Amino acid sequence: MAASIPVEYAPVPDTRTRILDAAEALFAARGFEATTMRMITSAAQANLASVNYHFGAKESLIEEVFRRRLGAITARMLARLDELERASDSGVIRPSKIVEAFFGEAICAAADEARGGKVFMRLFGRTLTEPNEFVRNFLKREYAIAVERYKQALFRALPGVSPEEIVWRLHFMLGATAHAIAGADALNLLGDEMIAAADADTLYARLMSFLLGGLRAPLPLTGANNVSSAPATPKAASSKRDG
Amino acid sequence: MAASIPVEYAPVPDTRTRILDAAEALFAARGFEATTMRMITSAAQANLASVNYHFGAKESLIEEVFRRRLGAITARMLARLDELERASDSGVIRPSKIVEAFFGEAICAAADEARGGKVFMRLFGRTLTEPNEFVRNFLKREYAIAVERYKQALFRALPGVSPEEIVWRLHFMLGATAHAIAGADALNLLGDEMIAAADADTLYARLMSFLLGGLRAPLPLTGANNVSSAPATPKAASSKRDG
DNA sequence: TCATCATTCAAACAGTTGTTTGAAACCAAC
DNA sequence: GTTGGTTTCAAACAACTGTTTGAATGATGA
Repeated sequence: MAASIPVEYAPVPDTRTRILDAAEALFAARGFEATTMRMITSAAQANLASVNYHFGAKESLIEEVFRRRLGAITARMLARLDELERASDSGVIRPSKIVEAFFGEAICAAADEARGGKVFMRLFGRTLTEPNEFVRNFLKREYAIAVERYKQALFRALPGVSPEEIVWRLHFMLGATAHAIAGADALNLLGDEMIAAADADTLYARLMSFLLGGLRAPLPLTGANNVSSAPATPKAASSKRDG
Repeated sequence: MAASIPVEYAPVPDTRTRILDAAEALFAARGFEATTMRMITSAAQANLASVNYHFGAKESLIEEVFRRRLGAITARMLARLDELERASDSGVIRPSKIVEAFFGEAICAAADEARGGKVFMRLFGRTLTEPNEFVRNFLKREYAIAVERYKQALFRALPGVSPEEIVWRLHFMLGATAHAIAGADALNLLGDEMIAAADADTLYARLMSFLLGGLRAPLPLTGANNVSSAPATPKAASSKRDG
């Protein structure tokens, strides 16, 4: 009678995928060193040896966990930058647009729950301060092209600001973003539950506002202050403004 | 003939101190899990069993590494806030002063090389995203009083801004600061050597400028944007400004 | 049906982990 | 010198680490 009814169901992923999913979640929750092979295979309902069979070694598994997601993210980052450059006649883009594209894409990825976004982004944000040299080098290598292009775009967008200054601000923005993404439910040093319950939309709006405010802040007078004694307020200097 | 000549020399610290110093440096460089007892005792030129003799267990050693520095730092943070509150008649302090006191004190501590500042602060900055639950809880407990007082001061200083909004901005500022302190020579995702060679003075000036810019940024219109599609620029709203 | 391939599995591997032990060494006070 | 308490030391502990092995199982195509 009843032919096969097309019901929406979630087929069990193959072992390789189950291992990647489990590893991703555990790495995000407990870090690389603290996550053992046995935790991973147990969570993935796979045999202990299957990790080494499918990935070779733990380090290769870590690489693959990142590679699976990062490729698409950097690709979209670069695509958005391409689009911005196409849309401008002079090749110069408004700084705010650049920042929105770069960091906004990270938030977008974090919001994309369907692709395991939240879990991965927590992992990613945390990994930015990861001590493990192997992980650091891998991340840097994987991200280098996108970062360099956005950096150069910002240099062109802010001709009046020194590259050194711009890199510093990028550094600060990266820190704020990583912390915002990673720390949503991790360490909440501020002890507030408000932070925990945050959807991607409001996080995006708040973070962008903060980042652009920081980017547009008056340039500091470097070298004139003395940190060790009473710190002086950085005097306002001229700064480029963008729409 | 020659009586004992009073020469400036560095006496070898006792085993307990040597262990704490070595552990601090190793934790900062490699993380808690990746640092073994044997690494610590080897660097401290002490016997393996001496860690357990002096501290009991590894977790207790971690606690003591933090306790040794954090007490003085939070004390100075609270003292500066006291001073600010005494100096104001109304009890309301300028937001910039609050931010300068809170985050500036962290930079000051980082600059205080004599007390092992740089090493500890790198450790501290990294620990803000530390997965280890034990470490997280300990840090939160140790820092709770200072954080709460500064938070309340900011609430009073910005009566026009919702507490939720302020906590978010604090969150972002904390991320930027932690990354700036910890990441000076750690992961340099931006691939720039400029970042590495930074003295505390210029770091302070640049960070403060950025943080205050972010704090003063126009409030975002939350809930109106749609992250998933093309993200919209947060529209400017009114915001309190401080001198 | 058979051979071929990829995958799974229980068991073991050598090495490392944090911790404990009990004797030795040290050091002051008597 | 002897005592008593603190600190150091080499050695061992059980538990756990990532990885390997070789046989069993599964699926695929001829």
